[in-house]
Amino acid sequence: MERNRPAAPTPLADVTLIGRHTQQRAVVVKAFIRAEGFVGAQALHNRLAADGSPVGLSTVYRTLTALADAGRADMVRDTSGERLFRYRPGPDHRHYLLCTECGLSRPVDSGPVEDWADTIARTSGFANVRHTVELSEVCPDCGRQRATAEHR
Amino acid sequence: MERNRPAAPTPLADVTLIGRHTQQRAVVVKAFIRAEGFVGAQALHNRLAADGSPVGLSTVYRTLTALADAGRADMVRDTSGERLFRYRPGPDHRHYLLCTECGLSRPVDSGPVEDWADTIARTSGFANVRHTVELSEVCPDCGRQRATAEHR
DNA sequence: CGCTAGATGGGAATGATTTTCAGATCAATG
DNA sequence: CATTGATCTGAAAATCATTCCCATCTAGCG
Ligand SMILES: [Zn+2]
Ligand SMILES: [Zn+2]
Ligand SMILES: [Zn+2]
Ligand SMILES: [Zn+2]
Repeated sequence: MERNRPAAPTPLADVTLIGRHTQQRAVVVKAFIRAEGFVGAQALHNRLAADGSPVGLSTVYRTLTALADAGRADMVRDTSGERLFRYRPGPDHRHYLLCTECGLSRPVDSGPVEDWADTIARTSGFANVRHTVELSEVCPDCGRQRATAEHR
Repeated sequence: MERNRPAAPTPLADVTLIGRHTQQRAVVVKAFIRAEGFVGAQALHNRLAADGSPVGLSTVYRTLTALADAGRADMVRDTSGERLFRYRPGPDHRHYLLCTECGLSRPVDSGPVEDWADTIARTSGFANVRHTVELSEVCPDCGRQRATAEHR
C-alpha cells in the first residue's frame, strides 16, 4: 500500500530474523503476535483475509515454519494432527496447558520435566534427545459450561 | 481356513475387547503384537500384504484406533504427523524414547513426569488433564552409523 | 439353518501441508 | 534513477495420511 520510511522504528525485529523483509511477512508476523495463543496456519490466513490483508496461504505457512525454525515460535499438534503455532517472545522454551474446547493456552512451570528429560538424555546413550510435552484438558470456563449442558 | 476348536487358548483375548471377533481383526492384532514397537497403520498394512494376509487398509486403521481407544495401545505422532501405535500388554501407561532414524523404541521411567502432570492437574483448575510426552532422538546404533557417514 | 447388527474393503473424498514456477519485489550497485 | 541477480509471492497442482461410503459379507444367536 504505502512505502515505509527508511529505518522505521519497527516493533517487528522478528521479521528480519527470517530472511528478507517484505510487507507480507510483516503482516503475518504482526497478526501472529497479536493472536496471543496457539493458531493454525489456516486460521491465521482466514483472520488476515477477514482483516482485509489477503496474504497467500503458502506465505503464511512459510512464515510460521520459518519462525518455528528460528526458535521464535512453539509448535504443537492438536488432536487432529493439525499444527498450531504460538509466538514466543523470550528465548525460553515452554510448555502449555491447552484447552481442547476453546483453545485457551496457559504456560505451566515445566522445570521438573526439563530436569527429567535432561537426565534421560544423559543416561540413555541416545544422542540429540528432544522432547514434546503437551497437556490438554478443559479449562474452568468450558468445564462450567459443559457441566451445565450435560448431566453425567 | 480351518475351524477353531471351542475355547481356544487364544493369546488374542484382545480381539474380543474391541467388538466382534473376525478373522481380519485376529490377523491384524496378531501382527501388531508381533511388531513389538511403534508401527504406522500403513506399514502394518504393507507387512500384512507381504505376508500374504491381505486386509483392507480401512480395517487396519479401524483396528488400531479401536485398540488405542480401548487402552490396549499407545499412540504417538512422528515428526511428520503420522500416527504410530504400539501394543501395550499391561495396564500401565508408558512413555518411550523413539529413534527418529530406525524407529527403535525403549520405554523410559516416567514417574517424575507423571507426578508433575498430576500436580498440574490438581492445581490448575482445569479438568480432565491429559498429557502427551514424547522423547525423540537418534539411538546409539544410528548415531554411530551417522558419525561414520557424515563429517559434521 | 436363517436373521441381522456389525464388519469388511477399496475406491473416492478430505483436508492439511508442500511443491511448483511464472512473475513481482527487493537490495545493491553503477 | 536504471539495471540486475537474488529472493519472495501466490495460485494452482501435487502429496499423502486418514476418513468416508456403501454394496457386500459374516459372526453370533436362536
Ligand atoms: Zn476452554
Ligand atoms: Zn521442555
Ligand atoms: Zn536408530
Ligand atoms: Zn504419562
